[in-house]
Order: sequence, then structure tokens, then C-alpha cells
Amino acid sequence: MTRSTEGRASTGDVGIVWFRRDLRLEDNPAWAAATARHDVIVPLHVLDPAVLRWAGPARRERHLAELAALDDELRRIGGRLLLRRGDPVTVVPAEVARLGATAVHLNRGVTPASDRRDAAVAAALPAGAEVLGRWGDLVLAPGSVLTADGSVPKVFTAFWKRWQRARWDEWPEPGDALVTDDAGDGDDLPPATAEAGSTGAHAALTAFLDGPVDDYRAGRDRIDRPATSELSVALHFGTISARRVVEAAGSAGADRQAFIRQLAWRDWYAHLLAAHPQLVDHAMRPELDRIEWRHDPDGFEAWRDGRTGYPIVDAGMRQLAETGRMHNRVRMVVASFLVKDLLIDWRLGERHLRRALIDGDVAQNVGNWQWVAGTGPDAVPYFRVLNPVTQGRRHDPDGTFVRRWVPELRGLPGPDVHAPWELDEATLRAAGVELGRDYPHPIVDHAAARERAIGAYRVARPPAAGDDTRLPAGPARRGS
DNA sequence: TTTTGAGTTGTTCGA
DNA sequence: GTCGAACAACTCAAA
Repeated sequence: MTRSTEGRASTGDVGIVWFRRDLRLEDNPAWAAATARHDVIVPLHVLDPAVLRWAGPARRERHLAELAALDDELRRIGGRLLLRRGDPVTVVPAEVARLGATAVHLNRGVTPASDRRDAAVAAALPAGAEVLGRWGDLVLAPGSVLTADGSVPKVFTAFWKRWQRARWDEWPEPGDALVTDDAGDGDDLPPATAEAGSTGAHAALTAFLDGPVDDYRAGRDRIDRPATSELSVALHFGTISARRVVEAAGSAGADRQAFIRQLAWRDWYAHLLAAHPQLVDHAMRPELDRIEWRHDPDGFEAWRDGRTGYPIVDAGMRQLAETGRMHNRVRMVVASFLVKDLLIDWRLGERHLRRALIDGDVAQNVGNWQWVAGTGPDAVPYFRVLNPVTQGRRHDPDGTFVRRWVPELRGLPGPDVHAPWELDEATLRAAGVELGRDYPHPIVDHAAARERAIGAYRVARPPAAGDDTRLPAGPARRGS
């Protein structure tokens, strides 16, 4: 502990704000409640090796930059972020005892692991100290958007209707407590980057609201341009509150409405996981856990390393490996490819993306993977299989995105880059591409793989009542 | 309790 | 090239 704080702290009641996924001071319920209640605040962050093990290099690096930015923000009001390393279940109670704190304020997470950890911390606190949890990550807290029977709506549209009607609970107003300036291990942090912290988050929000938002419906699926808010990382670390984003966007016009709707999807997946923790590794409908996934380590590696022979898939996976980022549309395409084209268990892909993405989040990632796999909530026809070539031509019409991440195909002109195997020898030769040498042949035939996936899903489905003699048939054809 | 209409970031086929 | 229907059969929400 550094000098000056001792004197300030000695006269007053001490509270700890344990920052986790809420690395901001503005619009932060735990921070506001703590500064209103205590005389002295200790802002604490714990680097937990067990959590860091599950983060890829891109997220770890950004995590440290975000901590540095929060530390900068605290310095501006005379404080420092107290950084500790270790298991929070021992570290947090030890700090409470050392500082004589009476409460630990935090914003809760929606995963079972997060709740278990917080409960273990609470149980280990010295007598007289307590954990005070709030919700600060979502627009609406879990449990606040329910159907008439008290459950989380299982189709998005029903959730969306109620979400729009719901009123926010007011968050507490911050007080004027003193903030301590003990940095702990914080002096080892790398400098904050320009895009980190609340400053970076608000800059990204402003840039989005100054232009792209008003073409959001048409632009958001364009993977070759910056047409989205790029706020997922800021929302992941909580450097901006989702409520601020909703307020700033307003609701004027269908484009802004479409953008806000995406934040409702985010809330929906969090609400679902909070209510159904088993969604992390089980299909919402049990029969869909019976799908016979293929054991195909080579296929998985080709997918992971970006050499499936499908350019949009490979571009996305290489971008992910290099940067920890991926457009939402591309996430759907690569997920559909693994699950439907390769018929590999969605859980394997989910784990990989969750680790590699900077914004990798259990609730969001699981929700989206289950949506693509058709195993989760929402009405998804099981025959929905994304065609990687169609998706590429539609959302990357000039092939710009592919050429950026798959340099060996740069010589191929325009949208032809999405299906190099369809080109004639002369075109390929002119572009300096020999399939099988410079770039892989497709590892599966999409049309055949699509039929295979539909068949596997059909077999897993329980027979309809009164129809238990039906044999698994080939894909139905209309007009037959 | 029963009924009814809707779901859904898609693809494919044929007119 | 564009358009609409079909895909398959549920489950869900709300009346």
C-alpha cells in the first residue's frame, strides 16, 4: 500500500469495488452504489490464472490494455486500480481483511461458474463483511423479461416485444467517496491503447452513430466494410454500458431500431443462460443431443487453420487466428460449415471461438452456436445450411474480404475468388493458383455435405406421433 | 384447456 | 435475373 491513502482511510468506512467485466466508472451500478455508501473506495481487479488459461492471446493482450485504461481513468480522480493475481476466492477475502473493508461491490455475471465463484468469495469473507451484487452488463437484468408463465421467452420475437416494452430499473447515483491510490501489481501493466477503455469505447460509438448506423440494415452484413458498431469488445469488457449505447442510438428510424435489436439478442442469450445453465453444453431440446457427430480431427484442424478450400471460411478463420476478431456474419458462416458441412459437434467449435475471440463470451457464443446448429432455442428449420459460396458472393460481392486474408488467391478477379474450383485452368494459371498446391481443393462437396447433415438431423429427431414406422428417408423433394 | 398463428440472420427449385 | 413457394414439423406465445 502506498502512503497517502492510509491517512485518508483511517477515518472512514472502506468499501471494495471488485471490477470484472465492467471496466468503467460511468454508468456502473456497483461503482455508484459503493461510492454512495462508503467513505473510501478501493478499486480492485484480480487476474485469475484459471480464467486467463481460457483466453487466447488476443483477449489476454486486450484485457491488460483495458486494465491500464481503467487505471488511467482512476488516476484522473486521484486513485489507482489495485491489481492482484491469484484465485479470487482467496485474494478478495484477504484484501477485505487487510483493508478492513465492510463490503465488496460487484456486478454479476450470468454463467454458473461466475455465480459459484462469487458465492465462494462471499462465504470466505471475514465476519461483518458482505458481497453486494448488482447487474450492470445488460440493458435489462436477467429475470426481468418473462412470458406470462414466468419463463424466458424461447423465441426471439416474443422476447423482443417484451424487451421493448420493459422499463429500466434505475441504477444508483454515485457518491463522492475518496479513492485509494495503491496500484498493487498495476505498475506492470502495458500502456493503454487508443481503442481501449471508456474513451475508446465512446469514440467507437460516436463514429458509428455519425454514419454507419443509418445504413445499418443494408450495411451490417457487408463483411468487406466497417459497417457495424465494432462495439462487441467494449461491451465484453464493460468499458461502455449497454444502456448508454441504447440511449445514444435512440430509436428514430428503422436502421437504429435494427441496431438496438442486436443488443436485445445479446440480452436474450444472457437471460437464457442465466435461466438454463445447462445450455453451455447441452442442446435445449434433448433429442438434438442425439445427433451423431463425426469424429474428424483432420477436418477440425483444416477448419481451425483456415485451409478448408472454401475461401470465405478460410479467410474468416485466418482473420480470427491473427486478430481475435470476426464479423458476426462470418461467424455464422464458419460455424455452419463446421456443424453442417463437416458434421462436427458444435461444442468443439464453440470452445475454439470462445477462446480465440477477443469478445469471447459464454452466453453469446453458446447462444449463437446453438442457433446455427439448430439445437438451441428459437425456431430454426434444421435444413437451414449456409452455403459458403452464396454467402460469400452476397456479403463480400467483390471478394475484398477474401483477398485480404487469403493472399494466395489475390490474383483471382472479383467474386470469382469465392469458388476457385469453378474456374478454368487458364484463369487459375493467370492468377498463379494451382489448386492442391497453392490453395486446397474443397475438403467436402457442399451439396453432398448438406444432404448428409439434413439426414443426420432427421435421424436424431424423434418420430412423429403415429408415425413410428417411418424410415429415415432422403431429403424430401417437393412435387413428388 | 384448447386453438391458432407465427417462428426464421436460409437455400433451392422452377416459373 | 427475379420472384415466390417449398422445405418439415414441430414448439411457442397468446388469445
